[in-house]
Amino acid sequence: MSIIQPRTLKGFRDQLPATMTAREQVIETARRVYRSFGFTPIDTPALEYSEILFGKGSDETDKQMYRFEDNGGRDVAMRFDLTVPLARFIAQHVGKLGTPFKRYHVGPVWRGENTQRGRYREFTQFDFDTIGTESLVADVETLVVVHDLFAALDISEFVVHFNSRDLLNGLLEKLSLETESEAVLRSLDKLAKIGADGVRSELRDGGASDGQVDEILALAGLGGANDEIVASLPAIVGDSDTARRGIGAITTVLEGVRASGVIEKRVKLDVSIARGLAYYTGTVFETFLTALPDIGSVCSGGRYDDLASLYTKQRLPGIGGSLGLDRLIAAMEELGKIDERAATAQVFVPLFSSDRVSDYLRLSEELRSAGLSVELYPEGRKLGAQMKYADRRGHRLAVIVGDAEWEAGTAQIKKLDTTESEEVAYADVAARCHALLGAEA
RNA sequence: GUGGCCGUAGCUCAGUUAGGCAGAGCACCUGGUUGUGGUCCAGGAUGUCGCGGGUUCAAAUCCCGUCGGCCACCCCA
Repeated sequence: MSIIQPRTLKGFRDQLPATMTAREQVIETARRVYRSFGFTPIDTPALEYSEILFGKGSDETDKQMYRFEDNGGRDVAMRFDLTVPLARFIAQHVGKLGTPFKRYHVGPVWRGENTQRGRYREFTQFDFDTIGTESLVADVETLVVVHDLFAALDISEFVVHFNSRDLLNGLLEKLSLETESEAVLRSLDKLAKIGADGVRSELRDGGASDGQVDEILALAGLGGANDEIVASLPAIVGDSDTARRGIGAITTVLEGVRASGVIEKRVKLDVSIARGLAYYTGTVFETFLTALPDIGSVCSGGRYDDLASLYTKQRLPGIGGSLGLDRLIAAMEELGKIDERAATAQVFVPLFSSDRVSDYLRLSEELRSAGLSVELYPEGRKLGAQMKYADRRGHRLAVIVGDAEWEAGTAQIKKLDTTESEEVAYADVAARCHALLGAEA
């Protein structure tokens, strides 16, 4: 009989303890931050009717969608993000929930695209969104959430780049290029990569005049402090309603972010941030890690005021963000922020003598009842080998009880990061472990 | 989806140009006397060379296919 080769699909991965532990910690931190703003948890199915998802993201997401016929002949698809299912969810349940509605949602999503570092076919997003208000306070809060999130994750160097789609739309109106917005966005997006001249020739090939190109590049080339950029905007984007709305939104968001006490350099107005999924309407943002710019955005989002209108007549504008868990973990791995040792229990109990198994089981459970995490070695191997195991695993304390200690009613507590050990009364073990762990931390 | 590079021990890789017994470092296991890890010393085990086929007396090496990874385009978390 031949064995089946164990393997995983392209873009689908197993998670080992080290990364899974980091993943759980990131999720825990994000959950705490989201909750601190009043977001509440929801969940939705991985599979939806295709009509719910199809045509909602972009041509690209349509192409990448995992879509098939289920056993009952239904045309179904796996979600490619958590925002479109949210729009369906809110249209279906808004009566019960009321607005504004703030929710967070963590789960896997699927896109059948080509893989690369930090880019998988199955990946996890951790979203937060505010539905049912057009108030720019929600836009401000969204950016502040992102800021607090990365601060809480202890990732010191990050910048949230934000923009309003209305800026570029306003300019395009002024230039009568509204119909070319997709193509212009695409070229602009490459500015950093191919330079102003590259963008110029692309736009020219697309039929834009030199004058039009000059104005587009003038907007895209804006740099410097946030306030300087804002000051030069009116002259470039014109004073159409759209342009004025964009400038107004940006001004309000910047003021709000500042009022929230967020450091200026963490939130950067970046007029080249304009892409993202087709459903975005106003504010858009992407978050980059300064140390790893080419891993791409680790947290993006924006305002989508018309998305729910596909499923309901009720007006349900929304704004939110999406934390890319897999990308973030990949970045943390590269930055050496994954602690392999975090995966083990604090206390190690060697199984000193095999004929006292029950005693060790009881000891371990007593320590757990006292709030410690405890790993009991399952075999009565020689003590040296057991200690070596504990050392490799990174337990912080070993509670060693041999025949002599059992008889004396004592236990030895050994700190594994040094070689110090101390003898304590059996009854005091848990308390002493807590004290030692607390002192170290 | 298109194009390029890559896949050898648990890990990082050498060996592929020019076919000729599958290697190194780290990790692992045992020992350095009876109950104590990280250092040191001695010894040891380890491979469907991603998978399938072809060429050849002989394939890790050459050819074809396939799966997976990385990079670029594209797109994005």
